[in-house]
Amino acid sequence: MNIGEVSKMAGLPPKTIRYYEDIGLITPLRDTNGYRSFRDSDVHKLAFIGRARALGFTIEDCRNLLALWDDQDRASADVRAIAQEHLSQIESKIADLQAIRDTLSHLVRECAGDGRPDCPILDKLEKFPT
Amino acid sequence: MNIGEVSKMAGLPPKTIRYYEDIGLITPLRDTNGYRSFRDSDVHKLAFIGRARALGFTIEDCRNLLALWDDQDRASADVRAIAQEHLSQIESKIADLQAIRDTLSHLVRECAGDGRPDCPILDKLEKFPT
DNA sequence: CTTGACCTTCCATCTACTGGAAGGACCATG
DNA sequence: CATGGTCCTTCCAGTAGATGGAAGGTCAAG
Repeated sequence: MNIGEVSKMAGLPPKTIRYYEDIGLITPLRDTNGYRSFRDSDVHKLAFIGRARALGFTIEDCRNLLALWDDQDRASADVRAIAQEHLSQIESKIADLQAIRDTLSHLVRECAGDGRPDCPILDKLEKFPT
Repeated sequence: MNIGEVSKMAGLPPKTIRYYEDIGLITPLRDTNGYRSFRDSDVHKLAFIGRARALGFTIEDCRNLLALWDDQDRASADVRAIAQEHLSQIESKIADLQAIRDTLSHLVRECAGDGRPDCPILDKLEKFPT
């Protein structure tokens, strides 16, 4: 299978697939003409990576998850640890963003948003102790 | 004022301050020995940038906000537009992360997390239609 | 006079791609 | 057989926002 077809099947741009090969996530075969020749297992892996990335796992997470995926004897605890750690990070990021949103939406509500120069948003950025 | 002192006052690493000069956010003076010589207004700006960055504004946002900050005749609507746009982005990011968190926490709850190889997390990554 | 803390510049690295140029390969049509 | 269009290849550069480190100049204290 050539990269274009794989791209459609896995839902990833060709550039991204080549990049994943560069960093060693997949190792497709090569045809005599130099074209990459993807096996079903490559496509399967790429789809796996795509889903993991969509859930916000880093590339390194993906590498580890793929290794565990390949390992029939893996302990589910190992996978869970990665997912749990990632989940914690997401939760803390959500909390951070919520705090930011609260501050910002407060400021936006306070700002007249008209032609006058008075602006509580700039005031806050100027004076608020970090 | 030298960069070290400014660093402490503005709460930004020296590297970051030099970077902000590189990209033209600030333009400190220079002493005869080549050291950067920061005015109060530079420190003030840096603190402003630090706060805006902490609220997740991009560098380009910061550039625009600084320009508006310097402009005594600005309309508060201009500032509000930037903040409002940023707020929308944050809200959409929060929504994305919450969806991811829900999926992930569901998976983590389902996973036994013991020594057995069965793992619903990998199953999902393998089979779930993106 | 030396030590150590500062300061300088420059170059490389990080994440996860993405864009584009230059050129080879393949297939259908005239 | 030439031509055009679409695919494929590699390589280089750039994105955001810093950060790390090397090599070297400066300054103040003891």
